[in-house]
Amino acid sequence: VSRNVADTRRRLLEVGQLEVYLHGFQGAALDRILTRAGVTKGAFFHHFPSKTEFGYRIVEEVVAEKIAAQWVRPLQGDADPLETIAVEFERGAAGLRRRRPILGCPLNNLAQEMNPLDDGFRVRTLAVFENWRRSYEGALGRAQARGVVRPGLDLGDVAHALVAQIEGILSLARNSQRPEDLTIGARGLRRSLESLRVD
Amino acid sequence: VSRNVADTRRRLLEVGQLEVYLHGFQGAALDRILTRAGVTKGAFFHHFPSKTEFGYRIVEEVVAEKIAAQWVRPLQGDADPLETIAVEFERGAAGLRRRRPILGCPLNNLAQEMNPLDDGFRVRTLAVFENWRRSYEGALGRAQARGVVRPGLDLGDVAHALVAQIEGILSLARNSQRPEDLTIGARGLRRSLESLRVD
Amino acid sequence: VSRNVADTRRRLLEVGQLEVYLHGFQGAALDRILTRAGVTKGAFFHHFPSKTEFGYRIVEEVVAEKIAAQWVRPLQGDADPLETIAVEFERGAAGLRRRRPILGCPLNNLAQEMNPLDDGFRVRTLAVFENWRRSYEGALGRAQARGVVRPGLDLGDVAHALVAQIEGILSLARNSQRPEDLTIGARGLRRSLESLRVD
Amino acid sequence: VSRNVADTRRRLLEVGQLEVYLHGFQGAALDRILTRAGVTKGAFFHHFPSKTEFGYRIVEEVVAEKIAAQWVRPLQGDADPLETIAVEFERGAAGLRRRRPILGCPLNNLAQEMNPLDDGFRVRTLAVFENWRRSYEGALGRAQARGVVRPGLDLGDVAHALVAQIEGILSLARNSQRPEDLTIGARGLRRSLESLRVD
DNA sequence: ACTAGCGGGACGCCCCGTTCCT
DNA sequence: AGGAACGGGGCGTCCCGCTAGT
Repeated sequence: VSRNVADTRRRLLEVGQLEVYLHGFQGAALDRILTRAGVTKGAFFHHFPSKTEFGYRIVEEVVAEKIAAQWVRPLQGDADPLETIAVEFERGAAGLRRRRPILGCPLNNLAQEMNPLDDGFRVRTLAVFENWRRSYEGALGRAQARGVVRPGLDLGDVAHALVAQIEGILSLARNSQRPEDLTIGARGLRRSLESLRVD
Repeated sequence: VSRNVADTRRRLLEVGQLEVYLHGFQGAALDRILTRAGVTKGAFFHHFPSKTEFGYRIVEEVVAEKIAAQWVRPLQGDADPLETIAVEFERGAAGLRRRRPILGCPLNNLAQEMNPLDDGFRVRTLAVFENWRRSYEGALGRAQARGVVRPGLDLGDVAHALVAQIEGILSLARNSQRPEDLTIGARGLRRSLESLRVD
Repeated sequence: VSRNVADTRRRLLEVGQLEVYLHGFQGAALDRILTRAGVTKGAFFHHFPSKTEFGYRIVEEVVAEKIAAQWVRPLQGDADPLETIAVEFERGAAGLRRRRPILGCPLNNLAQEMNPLDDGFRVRTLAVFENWRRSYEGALGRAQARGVVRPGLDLGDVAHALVAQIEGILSLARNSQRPEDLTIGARGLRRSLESLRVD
Repeated sequence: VSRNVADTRRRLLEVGQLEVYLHGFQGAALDRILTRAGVTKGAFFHHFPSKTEFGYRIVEEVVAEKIAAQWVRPLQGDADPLETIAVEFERGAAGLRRRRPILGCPLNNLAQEMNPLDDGFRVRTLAVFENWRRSYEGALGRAQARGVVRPGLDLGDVAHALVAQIEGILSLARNSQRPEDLTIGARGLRRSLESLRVD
């Protein structure tokens, strides 16, 4: 048994995120997490004071990173954001299709379940969503300045709509468990993105 | 307290739907439902063989009806569907804004939670979603024939995208608990709808 | 398995009182009580909402009755209370001696442990103590009127002192686990009682 | 924070005694003791092999000293023991009244809880009680020799009765949490003491 | 035929005293 | 001496049968 501190903590967070992704936060059983992570209850409660705080750390340290890696960092350069967003969606969709069941967006799933019940989750997931939305707004603004995106758009609204559309598509795919709904959704997202481009 | 059999069953379903809407299916406690409905456990299990089957009946008899009332039936006439959808969304958003917390779409919430875990929920919620999507597809087709909607669109894709956008907007509002996100989303939905109209 | 309601409840209370008598309230394990009573957790929590409320019912329904049977009811007639108290103490001491460990007074044990921590226990045990003390005060008053007990005594103080002495003796015997301390204590109690008698 | 080894040990014992006084031995949490003492778990188990042995040391090194200071040493001179005991009781009662909740006698509390369960506590607390009782017996004997205390008394019985009365009064006060019960008890104790004096 | 509610038992999270590696 | 890891047990909750009675 490893006694490496950071390892145990990290393993718990990653196994926990997967459990929550699969069963929801309330449905996630600590016992299952512990078995899967090969960690005992004592170790868990040494690192985290409660299941709820553990959930907060999952948002802050695991889910936030996943969102940043998929939706924020690819837009940091000056590549065409409209194309980048579409490509990243398709890359993500390909990942989702690869395993059953289709699980959708870990951030949205968790937020849907817990935000109306618990403010701690609400403020943490909201920070991640805002980071995402602002990164879209910023990238679209820079592209607008370069003459790629049409002028005269409220980019805050546009960024919100894109995030909404992406989350909506992933929701419907999770609901239907049909891979083709990801493909249909990708086409719809591209249409929305292209409608923003200067002709 | 009514002794009418159908009444008891109906009351259970409606109280149950509200409980599930508030706490999720796994988080919904039978005891709370029974207390609120003024029904005993014996009566419950006389009407429904298990909590899971009870959940199925909630989808089939309560949630399906709510979706039909809000999104399907308003499109059955020959009014402009683009306007009708926008108006119905705004009417629904006004209802959501009225109470805290903002709870979003009962169908999507339940499907998000249960569909990856249980096929019984998946097939039932999927039928409701398909009914919704097909009603959009049909109404848009009729409007296209009347020259209201642009030709050359894949209406199946468009209907899917509209449902996705609506569910995405409601998700984000549930997540953020900010009423203004409903307003922002309504503007975004109108923009999407108007982009379908012949110029 | 019996499904007699009153039986199950009564058995739980009696087994629970014994457990608390042996291990204290905090040290009493519900699982041990359940095993010994042959009752499952579901049944327990059907009858009592929590361990704490269960403890309250033990005080009200079991301990109060034991105190009344030993210290209150024997004084209800017009026999000489000084002799009656001494005799009842000796009868009780004989019972305590019969089993190891020597456990002392169930009321005092529980009150000692819980009263500073929980007002619910405090008010309930206090009511039992007050009933006891007042019954002594009343019986001594009637005996005073008959010329058995010396005049000029504050009978409230005297009753308090007798209860204190009894509880003190039982405490010391529980502490030492020496049966002879009950005998020594009985002699001391008789001396105190006789000092109240008219010469 | 002192790095002195004896200091750490002493601080643990004193904080531990207070914790046990407040919550009982079984209810005393090591984590709370450690936090309050500013000591780590490693250090604790370096000084004491287990919680139980720690409890034994609390009895031997802290509680025994408190009892000696209040009840034994004041009687070592040749002052009137009847008066001295009454005065010391009143001094102690004044201390108890000062803080809420009223906590009673640390020795008796601990003995009540643990003696029937664990012989290690029994023998150690019993030694303290015996020391107390013998000091009363000795002081009363010397006072008897000086003609202050009535002849013809079994001083072993009397000493036992006095300790019992004191512990009984403190028990009742802890149970009721009423400061006036200390005052009533003090009057009762004085009456018992004066009944021992030569007229 | 239907209601009433007791009883069953598995599992949930959390906390505890203790061990052992550093 | 420091602190991560250990694992068993605590109470409470849950969904669900099943017996009795109306």
